[in-house]
Order: sequence, then C-alpha cells, then structure tokens
Amino acid sequence: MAISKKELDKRINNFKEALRHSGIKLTHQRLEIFREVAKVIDHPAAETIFQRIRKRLPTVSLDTVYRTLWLANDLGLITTLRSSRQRTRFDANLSRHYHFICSKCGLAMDFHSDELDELTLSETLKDIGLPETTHLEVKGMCLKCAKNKKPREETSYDREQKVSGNRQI
Amino acid sequence: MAISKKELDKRINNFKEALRHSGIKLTHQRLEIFREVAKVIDHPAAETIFQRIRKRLPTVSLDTVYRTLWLANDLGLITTLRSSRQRTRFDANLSRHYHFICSKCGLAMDFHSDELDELTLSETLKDIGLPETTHLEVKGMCLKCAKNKKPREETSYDREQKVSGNRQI
DNA sequence: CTATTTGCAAATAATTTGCAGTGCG
DNA sequence: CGCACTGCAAATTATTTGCAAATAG
Repeated sequence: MAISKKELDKRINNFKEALRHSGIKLTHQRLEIFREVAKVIDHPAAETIFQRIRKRLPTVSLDTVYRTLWLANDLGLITTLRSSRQRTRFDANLSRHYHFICSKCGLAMDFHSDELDELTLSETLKDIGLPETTHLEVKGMCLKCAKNKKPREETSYDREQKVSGNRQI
Repeated sequence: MAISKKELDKRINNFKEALRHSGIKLTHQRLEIFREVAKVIDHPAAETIFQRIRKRLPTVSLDTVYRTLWLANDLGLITTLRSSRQRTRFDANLSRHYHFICSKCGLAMDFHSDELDELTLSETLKDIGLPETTHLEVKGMCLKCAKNKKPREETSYDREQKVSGNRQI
C-alpha cells in the first residue's frame, strides 16, 4: 500500500513547490489530502481518501477533498483513472480492437494493431494476478479536429487531459 | 460512422437470436435501440442513442435505452467504454506505468512492461489522429482474491465484466 | 391471455457549486 | 489584514428503480 519515504517526500515537495509557484495557498487540508494520495499505491477514490483523513482531520469535507484532488490533477501532480466525469459509451464491435479518443471532439474510434495483438502480459503479471481482459485507449487529436474542420460535440474531456499511464506511444 | 450492411445484419441477427435463446421478448424499442448502437462506429452514450432514435420512435424513454443497452451488454453483444458506474480514482505515480484492476476486490495496481514501453503506435494511427497519451488497463483477479483470502471492498465492478477491447494478453 | 416490458416520475450516487465565515501569506 | 480557501448545504449529472398501463408470443 505504501510508497518509500524518499519518494513520498519527493512527491510532497513537488506539491509544495507547485503551489508556491502558482501562488496557491498551502493549507493544512491540502497537504493532508495530497499526502494521502501520494503515500499509497492503491489509487483511492475521493471518498476513500476522505474516510482515511477524517482520523487526522475530523472537520474536512468531501468537497475539499475533490477540490484538492482536481487541483493536484490540474497541476500535473496526479492523474485520474476511470474518471466518472463522462457518460458510459457503448460499443457493438466485438472483434479484438483498441480505442482512439479525440481529446477535442470526444469521438471514439476503433483501431487495430498486430503489435498489440501479439503482446503477452501474463509473464509480466505473474506476481500480480491473472489477466482476463485488456482495454487500451489512446487519446489525442483526431485528423478532423487537427484540421480544425469539426466543432466540439458531446461531453468535453477537458478535465482529463492528464491520463494515467501517460505517455505517447 | 456506419458499418457495412452485411456486418449490421449479422449483428442484428445475433441480437435476435440471443433474445430468442434467452426467452427475452423482441420489442420494437429493443430492436431500434440495438440497431442504433450496432450500425455506428462512434461509441455513442445512452443519451446520444436516445436522441438519435427519437426521430423514429418518438415515445421511447431514456431509461428503456439504458435497460436495453445493459441487456445487450449482459448478453455479450456489446461492451462498454469508460463506464461511469465507478468513482474516479486518483494516482500520484507519474512514471510510465499501466494498471491491473482486480475484478473481484477492485484494487488497482501499477505494473511496468518493457514490451509496452517499446511499442510505437503513431504509424498505426496515422490515418486516425495524433496520439498524446495512452492508458492501458488489464482486468483480472489479483493473487490475493485468487487465493480467496481477501474480501470484496470498494465499488464492485460486476457490470463491467465485459470490457471493450476484450482479450487476454 | 399473462408475464414482460414500457414510460413516467421519483430516487440514487458521485461530484460540483454558491455562499458566508475563516485563516494563510 | 485581505483575498483565497473551507465547510456546509443545496444543485447538478448520469443512471436506476417502482409502479401501473401496454404488448409480445
């Protein structure tokens, strides 16, 4: 569940520095809330963090937890996993495929990749668990939006700019 | 946006057959709702499907759309993408990593993979868009749950058994 | 015919927001 | 010592559910 003290200190210092740099106040609540996400490896939900810090900070409110987590997200210090901000989308394509989601218009498109199809993770995951399903999602700007010919539609994905597992591949 | 007529017919026949096989009635609403997800490639949300079929079926209600989509999901005929049924989870690990989520206890764990790190999708995606971030999530049972030593905690993931991009890797 | 299914409206769950008091820089 | 921040309660959004009327097989 926990991270090394060294890594935790680094994360907390980054947080303090980022707040200072942005002229945002470092409150007791913010520090404790950030510390709680930063110190664990289990990707807690806001509610879970709220429960965990109540022992130390009996008066914090759940909305402050949300505000602080999104603040840290906006500062690039944490990322989100399975954000509930979007509506569920449905897919009738049952063949093996992956998704590309446009960060501007929200359009989700299927794509195929032999390289991905050929990958085997069971060895990598042998100490973690038994894989059943895999879901891969690439986010970026679709060609139409890149050409600026298509207006924004559907739910916006703004808040999720920084996705977990972040990287360009 | 649209799928070939042949593929659409196949999907619709599968749907009819699955309903018949399960003794579930084929209503006008169910058929039109399913046809609407089945015929497009853009992974619409329930609300979007609702808006689209209102022209043909002015009296359908949004809850019937949801009921039908989850029914099709339960029958294994469609999958979901970014289901909103779960709470947002936060991750303070900023290094390149992927997620394993236990389908039983919901625990999310990070893992690393050189094979994935080395993958390049920009060629594959050249006709789709410009990749910015990638998010990969493997679902399966974690070792603790497999040994049956850990009770269920947090939100359950039941409804999401069938994830898009389905496959074991 | 009659058990399912539908549409409506009201209920939930997660998250967000307005506002007045509070405290950090 | 002022303006950003907090806690509270009320609002919002996506989704679900109870129930009486409608309908597929």
